[in-house]
Amino acid sequence: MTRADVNGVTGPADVCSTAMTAPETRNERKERTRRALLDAALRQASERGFAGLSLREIAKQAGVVPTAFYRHFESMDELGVTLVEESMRALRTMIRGARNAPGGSADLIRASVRTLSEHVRSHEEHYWFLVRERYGGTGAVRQTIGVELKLLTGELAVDLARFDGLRTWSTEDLRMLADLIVSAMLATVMELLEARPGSDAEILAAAERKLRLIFLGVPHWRST
Amino acid sequence: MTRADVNGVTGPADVCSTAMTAPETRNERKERTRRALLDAALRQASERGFAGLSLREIAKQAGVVPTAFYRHFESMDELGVTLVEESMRALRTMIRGARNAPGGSADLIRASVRTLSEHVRSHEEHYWFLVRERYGGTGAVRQTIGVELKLLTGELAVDLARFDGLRTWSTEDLRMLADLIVSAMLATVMELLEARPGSDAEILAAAERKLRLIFLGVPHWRST
DNA sequence: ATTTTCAGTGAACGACTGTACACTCAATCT
DNA sequence: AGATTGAGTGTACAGTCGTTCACTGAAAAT
Repeated sequence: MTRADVNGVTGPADVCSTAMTAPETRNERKERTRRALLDAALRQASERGFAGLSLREIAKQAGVVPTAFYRHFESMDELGVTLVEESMRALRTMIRGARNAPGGSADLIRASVRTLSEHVRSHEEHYWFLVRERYGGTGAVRQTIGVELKLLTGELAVDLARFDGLRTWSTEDLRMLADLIVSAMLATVMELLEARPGSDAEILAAAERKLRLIFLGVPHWRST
Repeated sequence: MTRADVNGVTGPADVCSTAMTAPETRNERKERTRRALLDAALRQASERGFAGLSLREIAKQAGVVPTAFYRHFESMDELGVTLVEESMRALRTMIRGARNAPGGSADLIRASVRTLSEHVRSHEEHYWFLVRERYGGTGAVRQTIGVELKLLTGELAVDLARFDGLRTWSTEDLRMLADLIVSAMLATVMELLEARPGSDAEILAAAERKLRLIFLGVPHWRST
């Protein structure tokens, strides 16, 4: 067995196991293996944390011998960087989606929370990875995520400044508000990840109410 | 060298290094070594996470040979359980302190935030451990902390029910409010841990303002 | 048709892990 | 004074880990 069943990633995911194995070009095969390695790594990192990654297990799960790993990544660290970038891109995509979606502020809170939950559900491993490494990680990975999160919080603060009751707020207060919202939503993400998917509705309802409560206070804030 | 300089835990922490090494009873020595092992483990876990603990490094840092570890703990898992219990006890102590401290609600928010920061600063390693394992941990440790945190949130909800504007709130809404407060304070703890100690004042000021904003919304909440 | 390229292979390395066992020797008990 | 206990020691084992190296063989380039 040198070609068949490779990159099957534990399961019957591969089509055409005996018949013609698809006329793949060499680059296509390489890219496919690279993705298999990344997928395996992301799954493992979302379960046991980045520090608990094992090159050998990643390779095994990708259907490849350990040393083949180095044909795609110079070292484990490079894999880590790629993983962080990929997960952050997913997160940014979601934020952008929530920002541009509704237009009318009729029920912006409900729409945003819904966007959040849908994105978390369709990228669970990415979010597990981000949350895990944000708090549990070591050194560079944690800091990178922290910086990026601060950046996103800053963008949120700018967005908030365009709302009716917030136009007169100082940037410092806007930042505080954005911080509060982000930490509440981060806790919501954690709840979603830990809950069995059935109880999404309650979690989202609670998240909505938290945001509503926060914005109830806004008109009565005496800016410093 | 069989006795001198043991349990010094890297540093000039030991008194009487050459002269009479204190008339310690056997149980006292045992307890001292046990503590040295726990301290070393906590420090390492707060830096590299519980999963990154190394029995050999713990023993080395405690000034003891690796196998001596088993005179104090049956396995690494037992050490982990002890660490969780100890850290949770520290956390509960703080919560209780913040609850009983002020009496007059003159500036309860400021007092509570101050209590929080002081306790975090004097138990940094415990808090690092808790935050790390809450999010980054695996299996039993993470779940234990999660359950305990939910319990503390529930207690906070009960406490909140006794305040003026909150007496008519449903338990569900109180729970939501407590959740929001806890997640905001958890984010504050994280900020404190990551910041260099000089910038505590700003972090605490921001934390205060977040709580004030939340409570500004309370009078206008229409309970569901 | 021949040469070149290179993803994937398999053995081997040195360093690390948790744990088991037989040992020493001073504090404690009888 | 003598026997017992038990914290701490040193060696050893089987298992991980990331990484290196020379290799094979089919696809791509000539």
